[in-house]
Amino acid sequence: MPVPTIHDVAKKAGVSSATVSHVINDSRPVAPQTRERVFDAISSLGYRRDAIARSLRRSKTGTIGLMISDITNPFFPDVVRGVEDVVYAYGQDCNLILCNTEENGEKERLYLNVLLEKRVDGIVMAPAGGNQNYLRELLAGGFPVVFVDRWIPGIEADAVVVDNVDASYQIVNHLIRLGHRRIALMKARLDSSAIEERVEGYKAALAAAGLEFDPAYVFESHSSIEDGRAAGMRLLGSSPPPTAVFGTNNFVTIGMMNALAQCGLRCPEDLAVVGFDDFPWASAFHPGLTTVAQPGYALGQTAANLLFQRMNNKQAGPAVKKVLPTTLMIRESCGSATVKTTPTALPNAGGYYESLLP
Amino acid sequence: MPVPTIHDVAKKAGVSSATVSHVINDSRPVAPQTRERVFDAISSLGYRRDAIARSLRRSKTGTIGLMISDITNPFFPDVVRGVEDVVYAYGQDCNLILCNTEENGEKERLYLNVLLEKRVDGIVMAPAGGNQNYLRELLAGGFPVVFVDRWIPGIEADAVVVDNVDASYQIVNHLIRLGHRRIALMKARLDSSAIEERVEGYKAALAAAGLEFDPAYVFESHSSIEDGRAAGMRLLGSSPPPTAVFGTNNFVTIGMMNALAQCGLRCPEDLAVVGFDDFPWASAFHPGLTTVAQPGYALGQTAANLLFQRMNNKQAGPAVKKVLPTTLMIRESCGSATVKTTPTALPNAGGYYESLLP
DNA sequence: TCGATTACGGCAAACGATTACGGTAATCGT
DNA sequence: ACGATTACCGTAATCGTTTGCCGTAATCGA
Repeated sequence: MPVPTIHDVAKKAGVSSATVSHVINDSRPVAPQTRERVFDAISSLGYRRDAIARSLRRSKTGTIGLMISDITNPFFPDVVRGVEDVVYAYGQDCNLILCNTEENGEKERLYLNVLLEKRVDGIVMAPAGGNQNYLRELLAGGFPVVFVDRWIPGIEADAVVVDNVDASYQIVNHLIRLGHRRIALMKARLDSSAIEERVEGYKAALAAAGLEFDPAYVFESHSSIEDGRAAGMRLLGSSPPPTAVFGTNNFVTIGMMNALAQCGLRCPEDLAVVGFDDFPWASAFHPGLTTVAQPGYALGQTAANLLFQRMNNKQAGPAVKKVLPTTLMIRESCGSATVKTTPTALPNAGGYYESLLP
Repeated sequence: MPVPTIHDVAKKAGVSSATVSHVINDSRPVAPQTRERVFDAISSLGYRRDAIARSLRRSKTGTIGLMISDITNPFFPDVVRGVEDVVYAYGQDCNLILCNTEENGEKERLYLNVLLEKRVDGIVMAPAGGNQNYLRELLAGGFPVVFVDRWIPGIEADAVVVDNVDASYQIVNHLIRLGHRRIALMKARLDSSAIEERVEGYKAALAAAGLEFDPAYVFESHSSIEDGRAAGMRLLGSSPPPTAVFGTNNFVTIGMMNALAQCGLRCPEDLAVVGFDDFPWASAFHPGLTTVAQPGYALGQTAANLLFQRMNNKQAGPAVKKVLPTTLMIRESCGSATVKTTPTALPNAGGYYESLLP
């Protein structure tokens, strides 16, 4: 007998398997001596209950799926951690299956299918773009899903996100108020609602300041450090060169910094840089990168909480969308108002950096 | 009928459930027309096979457990990614359950138990310290486990690691060859084999250079940025202050950098810093941090491959230990030979920085 | 002493797949 | 036209639990 079953335990303890089951999950009163005998049998046999059989019977696995694009993107570890912590707190025998979709719609569909086959109790996901009819019908079936970090425009589902357009507006506006006029954009090529919103915020800030949006100033690249660097090189070679740049993404921002280093240029003296997503290092080096920080951990936490709520109250209420606040981390990477162009009248004047303006 | 079973499909297609099963996993020849009808029934009912029932019957879940200390530690995302990629490549319906043990032996034991209850097919883990009899008997039972990043001295199991003592030796030696004599150590307080080995490498480098190991120069702290910063403050307040410091860990190294920034001191002018673990930012800012880089992705990959090997050839061969190479990333955070103390005769002379020495 | 609770605990039917085993019909060779 | 293959496919056992339904014995109150 390689691995003992509940029946073996029952036989050894001289009771029925039903009783063993009931003492294990104390689902009904059992006489103390009986309990004792069962426990003895369990530990002497080294019995461990089989969660598979258990799940089959109870139709509930105690497993939730987590689909993100890439754990290697420094934005995600925090949200994963947030999710995991509430899952763990929820039940000690509840845990999560991690999937990296790589922004690949096909891979996402595949993984989603596996998760459903494995009968996860719910899913939190950062959806990749593309045509998601399967998602739509999944949701329609009432399966608990909550989106995190992004959402799909046409799909009704709980979502926990960040106000990307406002955040981008704020940070680009910060640049503008420092006097910058030629502000470039490093756009990560992702099929993600988040990126589009950031572009939108960028445009809005420009428009509000009476600046014209110039397509020649958006440098698009794949979402990777290496491609970001290449795009950064293109940016540095353009003329007239921008005086500032907004990276829509960790990867492209880092790539930009690398391009600067490669050209022997300095930040912020030669180019002001701001990025999206904060990270622990940001303040430890020079220049400290000015970024807008997303509450990654809280995003994960909130999403998981929402999911459990959905899973428990089977009520199919309307989708709730939570927007968590971002915070502007002002550091050194855009210096102060040392831009060479003469600033003209500024909208939204007054505030933090007002005193630095000419 | 909320979710259709294989029997519903069978009925609809006018065949037996066995046949349906066989067309799904094509485990035996089925007449083309029959297949056709089965597929039609499947798609018209929206049937999706139940991996739980399947696992129960086949006693194999297609799930592997991954236990690490903290996904938030920038070292781990790469290894997780490495593991996931080979798991995915192995079988498209195979995936992994992620557990953060937080270096907590109790949590580790708990999670391990859940994983075993869930009948994962194997486990790759970065074991926390402490008394692990349960691990010992698990291994004795022949359950496939491979260690990654660390191992437990007394336990016979496959492991994929890095030569921590050599790596530390190299990087401390680098400091020594630049002329540093008062070299401090930031020691992350972790019950991990890795940290102890790094300390060992540090001592070895000192000894090889004829330098005395001074306990007053080891600054211990919890493995967190904040505690690292506090320890860094203590270090900066000591006298005579060290001219260089080796951070055994991402967290404490960053903490150290923060402490420097807080005191308005510069690196490398006021203090040379080297760290363990590389990260994408390291070269993008100033000073570029000199580190020893671990091959995180390869560690994960190799571990997962080893695991699958173990899982397939049920042979219980002797434990294999793989040691992957680290690489010294020399950047700017320890400057060149600008140390104020006069260097004396150096062992291991000759090499990369030889020309920089007086 | 009797009847009604109460407290325990057993039996057996699910759960939804896989698969060993055996049966039937079609095909073939002669 | 008949026996032997061959090609398909169905029956039922099995995996290890959970749980509804009952039965028995003990306890209690009157």
